[in-house]
Amino acid sequence: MSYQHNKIEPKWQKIWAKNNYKIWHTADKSKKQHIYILDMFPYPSGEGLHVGHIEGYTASDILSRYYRMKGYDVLHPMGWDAFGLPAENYAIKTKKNPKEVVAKNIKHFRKQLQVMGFSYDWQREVNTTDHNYYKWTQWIFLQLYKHGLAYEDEISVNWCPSCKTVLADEEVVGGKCDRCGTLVIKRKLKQWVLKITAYADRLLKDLNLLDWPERVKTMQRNWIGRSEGVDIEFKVVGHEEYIKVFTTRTDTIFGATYLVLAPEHPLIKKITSESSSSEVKKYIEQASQKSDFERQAEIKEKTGVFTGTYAINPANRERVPIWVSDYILMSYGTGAIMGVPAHDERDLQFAEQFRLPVKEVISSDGILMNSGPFNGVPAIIAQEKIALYIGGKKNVRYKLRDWIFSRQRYWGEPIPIIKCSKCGNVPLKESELPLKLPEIKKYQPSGKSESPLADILSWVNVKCPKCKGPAKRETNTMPQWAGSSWYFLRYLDPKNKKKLVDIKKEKYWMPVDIYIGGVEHAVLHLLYARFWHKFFYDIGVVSTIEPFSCLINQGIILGEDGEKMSKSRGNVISPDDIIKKYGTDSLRMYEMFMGPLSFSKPWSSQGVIGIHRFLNRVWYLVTEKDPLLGKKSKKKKKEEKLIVTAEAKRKLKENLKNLERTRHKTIKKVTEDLEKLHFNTAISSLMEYVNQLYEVPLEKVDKKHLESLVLLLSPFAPHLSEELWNSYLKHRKSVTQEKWPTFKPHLTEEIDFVLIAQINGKTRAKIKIKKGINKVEAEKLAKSFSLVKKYLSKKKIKKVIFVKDKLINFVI
RNA sequence: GCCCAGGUGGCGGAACGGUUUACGCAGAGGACUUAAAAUCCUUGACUCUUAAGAGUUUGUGGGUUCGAAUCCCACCCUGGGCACCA
Repeated sequence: MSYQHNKIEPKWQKIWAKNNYKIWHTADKSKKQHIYILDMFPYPSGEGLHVGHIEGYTASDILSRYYRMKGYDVLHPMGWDAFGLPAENYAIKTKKNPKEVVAKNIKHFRKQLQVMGFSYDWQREVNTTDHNYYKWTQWIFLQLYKHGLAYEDEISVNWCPSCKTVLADEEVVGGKCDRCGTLVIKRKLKQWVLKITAYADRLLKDLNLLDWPERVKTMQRNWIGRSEGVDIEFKVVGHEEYIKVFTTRTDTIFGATYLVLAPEHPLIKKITSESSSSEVKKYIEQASQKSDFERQAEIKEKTGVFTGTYAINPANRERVPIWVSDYILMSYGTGAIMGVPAHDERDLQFAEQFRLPVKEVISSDGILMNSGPFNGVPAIIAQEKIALYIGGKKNVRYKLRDWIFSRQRYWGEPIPIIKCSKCGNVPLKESELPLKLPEIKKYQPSGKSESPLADILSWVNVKCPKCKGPAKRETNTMPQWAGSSWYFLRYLDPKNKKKLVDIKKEKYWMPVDIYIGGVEHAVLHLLYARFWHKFFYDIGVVSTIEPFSCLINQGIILGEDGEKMSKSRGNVISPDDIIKKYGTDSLRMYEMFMGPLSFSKPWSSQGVIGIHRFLNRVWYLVTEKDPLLGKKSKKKKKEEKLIVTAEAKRKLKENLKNLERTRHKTIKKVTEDLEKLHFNTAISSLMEYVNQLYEVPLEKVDKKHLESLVLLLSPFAPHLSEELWNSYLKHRKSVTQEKWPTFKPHLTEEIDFVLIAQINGKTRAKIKIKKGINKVEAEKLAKSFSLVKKYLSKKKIKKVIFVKDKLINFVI
């Protein structure tokens, strides 16, 4: 029969819950060693926790419990990222208020996390939709505004027709809304924008300081997209104007046979010749109606139109035609390029389409040709020289664009700005924060590029703080990412009414030592949070330049069929079902045993049973209830009695002696594996230990083995461990308040080893012998084995390789 | 197309210059049981062989080495990211 997890687990959850989980409260002072272990806080959806959440949260919980036992001051908090579209859309669908929905979901999530036995310091719980919290989100906005990093701009933005709001570039995936999958269209709107580009260089450079997965760093690097190049001006023939282009390939300028402007380029109107003007106008109109997605779909076929005007290539003084094409983006560089069809694939495609000349200027071995005074110069050297020659200006450009920060939705932080027709934008005073989100009945998005807040006249209409004239509040709200860009700081000081965070506390805890979460936040949350953190550093709110020193992405848990879990596939594993059947401890431990944390791996129902079996074995071992007791046949019992021979006695003695070594080895292995986050192998070594303990009769197992085992197991399976520690091993303290077991290094080493005897690298004999024998002895020993002898006979030994305590290899 | 990660039994994985397949799952055989479940014991890559044994095997092909899953080169495949960014 299985141990009764249904009784044990709720029992201990109740005990831990006493005094608001006092047992996990962080001391927050004085300890020399401290560690901040952080989970990416969840979005409390109606679905509840899924197995993927549990994987990351279990890993961080195990580490937290381990470091507490090691005597560290551990900060391990939890909170809720609850503003944003999912809650609002769900509320609209079910005709409820988002506030109610969120409150209900949070309650459910909190309960589930407590059932998982996660050791959070619940005193520090934060909720991004709580006005005591978003007061500080608004405060941050005011600081950004004051420092010129928040500005309004009339720009072409991504608009989701279904969510009826503007989206940030980061929220558009493959031309579709990241939330609902609707095709995103372009719309020109006045929007609040945060100047993340001012931090582009630092965001890029400081990636090198971080212990993060390489792919996440790569993704951020690509997103920031730095390129060094040169701005070059082309004089327009017959006009005063110059067209500025940006290129990273100045060495190819002698091959520039035309220029192309983005359809939105401001100079087009001025320079287009009369005869071409109607055609150009038509083209621009068409282009403006295309979405980014449509533009991308046309990569294969380039479109464009000639302006009828020419410019002068500053390198060779040749006249080159000026074209307009939507393969050039206004948002990158100068919105204009020099077309070098011989050395750029896209330009070549365009040139072929419109029969423009292709002029090769670099030979296959990278030497310049057809380039006037630069013929014969290697391309790498020519870069610099030509830039000088034509008077180009070095410049660094980024793909990263400023962060569009307003949303036309109800469920978000109100932006603390008042709009006055006389005074323009007037920020609220800090003392006026929080600017509370008004409670309203109608919060469906209007679709009119305004938030539903615009209809609450009593809230919108205010006096201008400056001129006292009539004014209106900003009705757009902040995006979901606002609250999550700084929450990890609020945990340090969640009740502080005067400051976002006390700098002393920040100095003590930051940066986060271990941050665990999914890879889906690689460029959104993680980039925004880094941006804000650097800003906080600049204005003296924090002392650290990066928020998360070590990041770990847990892999995705797939369904049993090896496919991604989804309702439509019907392969979703519900944590609740597993807990009911096998208990929280089995679920936690199975997810850790599946494989390395960062791997994606399929679920196995049988695998959970395997872990459950193991926990049962531990239970019977400690409670001394041999499951076979009373079940053995008379015949077998009689047999066992007879078998107690001298040989068996000797073996038992040896086994008991080996157990002590195994105990030390297991402590070492589990400790080291935990530090490296190798949870799966830590569990394997615990299994090996238990297997060995089962090899001697239960009554002969010393209590210290059981104690070490339970202590080592406790971070993984806390409920079972508490029960065994308390009720069977008779300790008063909670097991997690005990000290982590230690090992003696000399006892982790074996006395014997297996000498591998090889001939030409092939293993021919394995000889168990005491460690420390020398080459001569080993050679003699190996040769005494018949198989080795057989292979060595009549052969000449060229060389003998001997590796101490490992192997001997005869080369013949 | 470019960038990143990875290819080891039937499966998840372990080892990361020295016994390939630890640990677990599934499989086979057995014990207990009226029976089933649970539990326990044995077994466990492939090919040839009655067996002893021999040979092959870490995606493929080369190389370095006494010795390679591990290091180097080329290629193939899978997963993920980016994608007209000048």
